[in-house]
Amino acid sequence: MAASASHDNAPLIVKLESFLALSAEERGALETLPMQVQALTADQDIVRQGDRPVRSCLILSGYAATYQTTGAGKRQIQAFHMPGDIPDLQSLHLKVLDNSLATITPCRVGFITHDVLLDLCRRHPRLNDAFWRETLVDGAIFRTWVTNNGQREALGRLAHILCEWITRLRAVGLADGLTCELPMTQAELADALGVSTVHVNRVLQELRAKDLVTLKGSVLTVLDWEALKRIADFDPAYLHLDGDRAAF
Amino acid sequence: MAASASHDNAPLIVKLESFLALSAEERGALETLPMQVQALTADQDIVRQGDRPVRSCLILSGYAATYQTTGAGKRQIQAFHMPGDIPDLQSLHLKVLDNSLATITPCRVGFITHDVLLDLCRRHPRLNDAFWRETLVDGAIFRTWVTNNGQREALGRLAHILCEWITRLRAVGLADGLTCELPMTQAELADALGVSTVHVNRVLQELRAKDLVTLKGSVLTVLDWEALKRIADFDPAYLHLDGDRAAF
DNA sequence: CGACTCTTTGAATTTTGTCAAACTGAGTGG
DNA sequence: CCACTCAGTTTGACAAAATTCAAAGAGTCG
Repeated sequence: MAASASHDNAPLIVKLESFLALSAEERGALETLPMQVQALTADQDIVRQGDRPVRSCLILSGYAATYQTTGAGKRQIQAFHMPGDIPDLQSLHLKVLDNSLATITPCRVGFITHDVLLDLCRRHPRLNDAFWRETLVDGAIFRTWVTNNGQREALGRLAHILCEWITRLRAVGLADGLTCELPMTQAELADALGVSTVHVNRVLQELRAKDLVTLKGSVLTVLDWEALKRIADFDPAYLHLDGDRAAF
Repeated sequence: MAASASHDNAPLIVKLESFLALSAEERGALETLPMQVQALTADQDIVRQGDRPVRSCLILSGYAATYQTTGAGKRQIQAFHMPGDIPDLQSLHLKVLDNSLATITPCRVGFITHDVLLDLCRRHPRLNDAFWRETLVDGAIFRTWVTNNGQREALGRLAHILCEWITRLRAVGLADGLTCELPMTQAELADALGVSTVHVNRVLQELRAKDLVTLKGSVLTVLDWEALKRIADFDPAYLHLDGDRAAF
């Protein structure tokens, strides 16, 4: 049940090390972080709006999404998550969750109690700052989604989210050149972009017709990165990938 | 030039005390926080996208906005700020700014260097957590804007931002019942909501026609809070106003 | 008063949504 | 191995929401 294998949270350590040289103690503390590992199927809620969780969730493998539901029954996806992410880290200091978190593919996740995290932050101030920083990058991504969904038409909007997705995957070593997994359905992309499913389909075909991307099954390949970036008006600065993995 | 008057950063202390009982030392540290106070005119940039600031900005009086500009020359306002806010607190841990910050009315602001803030966080772990929490609430607001702008039509969208605005003002004691200042122009609201100025005007008139609000000059009065809340589908949970000031 | 910016209005256009149905492809069970 | 199912994708026609453009009022401040 309880586990603390170093290979399990490797994606998190990779992420932290990209902007912070971990000391032996810091690395050791992270590698032996007690967490409860659990295997989840696709389309399963992990935590829900209104919950008061006592632990946060580290994604070890698979993909997930943060979402909110409106009174009218519509769903907005606010973020997509990948291995190494802690999608509900904010619950460490915000008691009541204002959004839900669900898997979009089968996932292995590690639950780490807030007690453990707070203790880790107290003992290792640089890890405190690193976790804080992680939540700040999340905030920067939310901000950019506001801009993306507010100011760009559907075509640029979709292109932007594709640019962001592959860039983030590359940063944790999960993309192969200009090819990566794209686990979300068109309906999920629609709920993230604030457009209808039908319209996502139309603009996706426009991207294909312009020979910018291919998307077969759940495999995305970018055929012309510079052109896609231009249409998306994509500037990766907001992802704050200070390290070597920033460059394309 | 350098100042540290207790009345200056009172709004910040009010905000922190709403969810944290400050000790004498913590309060003292905050009240004597060395900051450089500056008076700014309206529509003036405070910091810009791409900057690498060595200080953050506490709003003492007046109103400001965070924004991003797209390659197509469009502007998305990502947040409105009021006294007590530290709109660029994230620059404490994110080196390069991914957005700009500008006044929308004349403002008095206090600049606090990152050195000073980091030292304060080191000496007072509870203040570290409180500042972290502040940035998490900012993140929750960004998320909710994604939902608001993505899933609601213009009428609900405008209603929602009005509900949020007056609720936040009440929380820092800057609203008088259901009346408050609304310093932004319709063009600024448009850039925040991701709609055209003309359309903001039209839906605003719809809110007036339904006798939900009045807006004369820059004074907003909510005539029917429950009805406005319903149209906005507004649930203030995401503002995380744990204290007494949460209730309407 | 005059020079602003900000708000308001109307008409034509564009983008996007809705609805309904057909198609595709990956399992599943007979 | 072949229907069958089911989720996901694609298509077309029509409707609704919002944009654009252009111009006219209203307020505010020197």
